Amino acid sequence: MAHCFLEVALDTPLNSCFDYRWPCQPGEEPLVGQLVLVPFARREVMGLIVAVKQDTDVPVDKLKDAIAVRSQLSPLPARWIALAQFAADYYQRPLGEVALPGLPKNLRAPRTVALDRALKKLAKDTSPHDATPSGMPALNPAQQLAADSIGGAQGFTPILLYGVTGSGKTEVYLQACAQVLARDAAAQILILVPEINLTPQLEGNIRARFPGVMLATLHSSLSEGERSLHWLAAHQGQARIVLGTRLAILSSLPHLKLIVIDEEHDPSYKQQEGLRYSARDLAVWRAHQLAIPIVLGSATPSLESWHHASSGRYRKLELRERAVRDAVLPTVKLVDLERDRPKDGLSSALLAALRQRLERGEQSLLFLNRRGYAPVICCDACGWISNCTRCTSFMVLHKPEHRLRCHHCSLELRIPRSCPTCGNVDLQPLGRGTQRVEEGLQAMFPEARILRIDADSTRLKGSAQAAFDSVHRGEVDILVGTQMVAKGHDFKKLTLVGILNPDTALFSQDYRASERLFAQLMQVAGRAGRAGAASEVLVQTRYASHPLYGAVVRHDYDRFAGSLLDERRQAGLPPFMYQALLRAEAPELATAIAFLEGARDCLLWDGIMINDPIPMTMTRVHNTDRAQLLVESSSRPALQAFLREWVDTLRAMKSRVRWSLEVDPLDI
DNA sequence: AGCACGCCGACT
DNA sequence: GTCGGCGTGCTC
Repeated sequence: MAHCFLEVALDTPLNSCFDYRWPCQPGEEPLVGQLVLVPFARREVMGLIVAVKQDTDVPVDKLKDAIAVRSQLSPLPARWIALAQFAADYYQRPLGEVALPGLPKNLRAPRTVALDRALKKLAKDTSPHDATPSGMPALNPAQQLAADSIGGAQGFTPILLYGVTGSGKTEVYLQACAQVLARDAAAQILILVPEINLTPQLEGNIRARFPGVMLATLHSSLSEGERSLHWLAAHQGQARIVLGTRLAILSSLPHLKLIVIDEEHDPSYKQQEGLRYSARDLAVWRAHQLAIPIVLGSATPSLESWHHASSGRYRKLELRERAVRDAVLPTVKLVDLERDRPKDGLSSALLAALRQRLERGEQSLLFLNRRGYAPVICCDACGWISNCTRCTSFMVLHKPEHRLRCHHCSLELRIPRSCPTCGNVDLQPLGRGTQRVEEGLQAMFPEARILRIDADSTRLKGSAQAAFDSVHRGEVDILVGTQMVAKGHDFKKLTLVGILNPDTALFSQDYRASERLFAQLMQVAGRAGRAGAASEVLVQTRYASHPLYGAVVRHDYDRFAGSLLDERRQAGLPPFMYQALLRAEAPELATAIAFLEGARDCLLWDGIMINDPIPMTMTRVHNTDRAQLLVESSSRPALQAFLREWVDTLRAMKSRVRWSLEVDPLDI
């Protein structure tokens, strides 16, 4: 029997592909892009064929036979493999670690029953293929211009759609989609949103608009069956619109013709563990690769995108007015907490505004980015505070659950009856989280229907959606929530937004904190008054004269972004500098630092600046100490070349210290 | 990363 | 006498 050799990428940290023997006649070889089951060490794993060849350098005694090629599945396109390869090179990981984990588990399983079932189901699909949209609302001139500009764009066209909250960006996306779908009977469109919570609302809009078009959703809370079905529908070109969170950027879309990134500034587009990719950046690369338009939409664009738009690399489209007739942006007022002393965290101005809304039957939203009852409890007698025993952090008081909980290692304790060091029974909660605000509100407004939405109240699957639905139905008077409530939702009866404790971010070590705070405030403020009623936003602060709040009051993103960019330019920070972060963790801090010092000194490179190792702000998490080393360069190619060499050197050091590299880190 | 082998402590 | 702790070695 004749045979060939398959070069296979596997999901392993080892930085190479593996060759396997495969019995076959010439002309009947497997195809690049097909999945193949292979023996690997003492197990069987699924790999991706990246080359088929007639010979190999691997010694015969090491070679093994591949077990099975998944021939029922059409090969992943060369363009898709090139995308995975780019991401692998850029983020300094092996190809297999990028290409394989994103595939549905059913495709990677040794048994093919689930895969065959999904393929059969899709083959039977006879849904109408009619891209005619239904019920197209009229656009205002700015929206129309934007939709036509996106829908008519040819070739690689990155577009920043800069539109104030409520300006109707979604409608622009939908009508641009309609144009693309109408023009090309096979065209596929990828729409990314930052959070799963936002998919149902947009999914409903898309289905209503394009009743004859198959829509596939891709996000982490799908069941395995759904995931493989949707993934395959995209891969086989049947799904014309794919709506998903960041992981959808790595889906296979053979006829992709337009990419939309909604709320492109949102930090959740950056994966924060494993392969730390930026879905937004990969999307731009993918659009470039395919020579198609990509829309980055936001009311508060990332400074990176804003910079590109200002320098002409991206085309900028603006929506300066709210789309709904007579709807205007909410009036933003600062409540100076030095003058208006708060009661239970709420100033008299905010209380009065809440009372007014209750009387008028309108909804209010209180935003506080801190879940739990109080961030810490302490003993007045001896000064003991509820530190986590495993982390450099506090145990947060969760009163309804009668627990102290560490938000970093999820350690849980019962609330101590008395101080563990001095026995004092009077332990005091310090500070305020959403639970405590909810409790205070309920006491002050006993007749009001108050709902809290945060990670704790929405732990059960589907409960977040149920909570949002009940707000939409008008069953809630006052909504208290964390950033979960800040994004995207279109609450029709909401006319008051209160922002409770934003000041902490003003003086953060992280240079991106002010950019993020501004975006968050604009976004949550934008929940108010979307249906046309006059609305206001009250920001409670001790620093009422801070320029950031001035910009929020004036809804002045342009100038604020301009001044941040000037600062970044002068300080030599992104987007004028490219960065990578080497992290190390060990039981003892000194071990991690020593490793990083070795890394700092092991390779010198022109145009690369390596800083000294420093402990991370939150040094200890789950009993391991963490430290990091920042590498900078004004040239992205130079940084890339250096990192490649550096990672090889670090791997060769075979240190027992756990380390990882992050390219373009968001948090430093 | 898995996963197995291997060599030392407390238990049916 | 074994169950099981995690050190280290290998994966075409």
